[in-house]
Amino acid sequence: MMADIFKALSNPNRLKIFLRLTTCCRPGTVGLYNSEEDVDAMFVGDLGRELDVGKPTVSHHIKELRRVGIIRTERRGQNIACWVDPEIINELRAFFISLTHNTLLC
Amino acid sequence: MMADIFKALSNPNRLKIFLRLTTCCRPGTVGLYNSEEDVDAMFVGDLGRELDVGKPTVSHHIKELRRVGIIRTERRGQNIACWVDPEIINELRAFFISLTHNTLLC
DNA sequence: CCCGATATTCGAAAGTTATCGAATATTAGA
DNA sequence: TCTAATATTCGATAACTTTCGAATATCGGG
Repeated sequence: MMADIFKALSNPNRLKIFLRLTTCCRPGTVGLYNSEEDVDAMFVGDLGRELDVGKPTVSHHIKELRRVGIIRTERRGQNIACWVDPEIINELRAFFISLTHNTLLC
Repeated sequence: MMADIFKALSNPNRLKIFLRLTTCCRPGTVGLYNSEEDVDAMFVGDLGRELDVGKPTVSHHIKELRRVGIIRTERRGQNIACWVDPEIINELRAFFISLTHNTLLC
């Protein structure tokens, strides 16, 4: 299950999507967090424009990220909004912290 | 580069090797850390016996983990000793902690 | 109820990965 | 130097992944 999460993050384009989403969205909400619009603008189409790949490919990657629980999506009119599940970052953080604490590594 | 590390950890057998090594070795050293022997016993062959795969496959996975900097190896007589590079865990921990701090996620 | 915009599904091509058996290399010890 | 133990490399194959274009679906607005 942790291996699935790592697999999802192992593709450069999926990792970019993930990182992009971590820097644009309020917890539990969606979208760009810029000065003007303030919220609600990070859709699948936007992500696709930033990556140099076709729409079907973006769709595939979004689906994979959602399958393993990294992101969540929701239709908003013609668009599909995306955001990172805040809980997954806690889990990943806890995973590596526990490695530090429960083993002989420092 | 981070994607390469995730890729290395995305294979269930490689993840098992990684986790096994985090729970058996002193930092920077090698080996089982049990009550009797106390140190020096986790070799490629031991790892292979715990996984249900052939020796060439174990060798391949060890090589891949080493390629991306997750583990280090050293010959000790007939065996090749393996241990996790302590620094990589710090990096991974820092990566996910920085996601928590530098973004709007909590 | 059609049209344009957005996104997904389908089918296929190209590349990558996991795995194995056989062969080879390296080492320790007799 | 011969042998047994340990590990890697080689060559092959099956399975999986990434990506695309074409087709399809879904939605909002006129």
